[in-house]
Amino acid sequence: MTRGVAPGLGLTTEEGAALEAHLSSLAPLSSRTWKALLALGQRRRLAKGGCFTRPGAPASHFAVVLSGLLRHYYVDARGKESVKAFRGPLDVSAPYAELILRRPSRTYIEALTRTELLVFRFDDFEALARDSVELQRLARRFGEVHFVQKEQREYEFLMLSAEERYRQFCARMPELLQHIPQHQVASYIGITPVALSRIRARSRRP
Amino acid sequence: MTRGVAPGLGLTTEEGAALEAHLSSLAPLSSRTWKALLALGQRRRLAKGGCFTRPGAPASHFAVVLSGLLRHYYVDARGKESVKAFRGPLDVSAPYAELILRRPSRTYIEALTRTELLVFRFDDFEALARDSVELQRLARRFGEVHFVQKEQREYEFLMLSAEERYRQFCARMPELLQHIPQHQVASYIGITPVALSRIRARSRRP
DNA sequence: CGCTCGCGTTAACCCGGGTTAAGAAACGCC
DNA sequence: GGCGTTTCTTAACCCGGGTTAACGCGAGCG
Repeated sequence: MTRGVAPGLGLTTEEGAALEAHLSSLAPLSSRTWKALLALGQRRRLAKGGCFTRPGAPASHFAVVLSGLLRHYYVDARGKESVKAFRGPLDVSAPYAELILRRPSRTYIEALTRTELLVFRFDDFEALARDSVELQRLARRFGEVHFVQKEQREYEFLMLSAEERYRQFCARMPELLQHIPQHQVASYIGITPVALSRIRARSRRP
Repeated sequence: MTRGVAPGLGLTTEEGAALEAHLSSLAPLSSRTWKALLALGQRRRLAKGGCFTRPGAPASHFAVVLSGLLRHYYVDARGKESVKAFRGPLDVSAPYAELILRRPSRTYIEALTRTELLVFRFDDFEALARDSVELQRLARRFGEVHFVQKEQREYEFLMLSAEERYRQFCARMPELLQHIPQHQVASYIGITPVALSRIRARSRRP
């Protein structure tokens, strides 16, 4: 593989091109800005089960997933996990709310499989973006897209039954079903693994 | 009352100053940008029960609440209402997700009391903001703040019981309790009025 | 090979909340 | 002031989902 985009990073041309295309779909970047941005990133590998972020740690970085799969989740006082999100290739992964609020993370971000990340210090991004319309627009777009996702989730919790939420999940993220243990899907839609198993049994053969 | 800020709008100096202070807390604006922005707004009065937005209508405007109280809600096929948000003075109210996606609104925004708004055409804002770092930063900040609110709500649905959500609501928005009928609070926290009444009875006298 | 461990399923029991309905209190509206 | 409407409460009944526990299965590993 050639390494033409950003030699220092070891990003392949394919990776770089896909990433640029994906980010450009949010907001276009001049090639100058794009290069400056990319220069801020650092490649990092996460073993299965490894954590990008854990509660208590200061929220200071965000990352683009190059390959692999991450899950974002909370853990309550009794140890119950609640899955907030999954992130795959080209998705941005971060303790986003905590970065915005400049508070310590309260979420785990954990690799479900071996995962490769392109990691950025948030403050580096902020410094680069300070007077850049392009990057402010990108950051704006990014916030908006994530807002829309959370509002969709709010809609589902307010308006749909657990069974309907499960159907939506299957329809919306069919690829994930292959790679994610079922009890984490249950947690994502806000029910227990037992309840999800019943829902599936019900819809398999009545 | 004096009308020194934006004579054409009929905004009082107090209103203008409070609004500017509030928006500046999100992101600072030069007084030039601030004036240009304000000039885009139109005052509008909503009678109790009047709607700023309803499902099916194109999402084209957002508004700042000058006085009064709004509620945002969905209605499903069987007529069940689900309250998404409340908005009071200085809050921005809009079918935000639909503006972002440029889709027709799917939410009602309705006045709970007589309400005064400062209404903006979204496209006017976009045109003004296109090359303005200040306004892109403001819009970014706005998106981020709303994302954080929705994620907090996701946290509450995933991690808290209905009773805990109710306590949080009371703690977080005590002023609203005076002005909002209880069944709308119930809807906001995702339960029925009957269930909320039981929760209150339980905590009143065990 | 046999072990353990994580995962999914099933069953039994319980409880929170949904549903329906009826009645009481508060609030406009004329 | 009278009257309908909206709001809140309470009760009875039902059901979805939580909890606990037992079992089977496949994967990983010593």
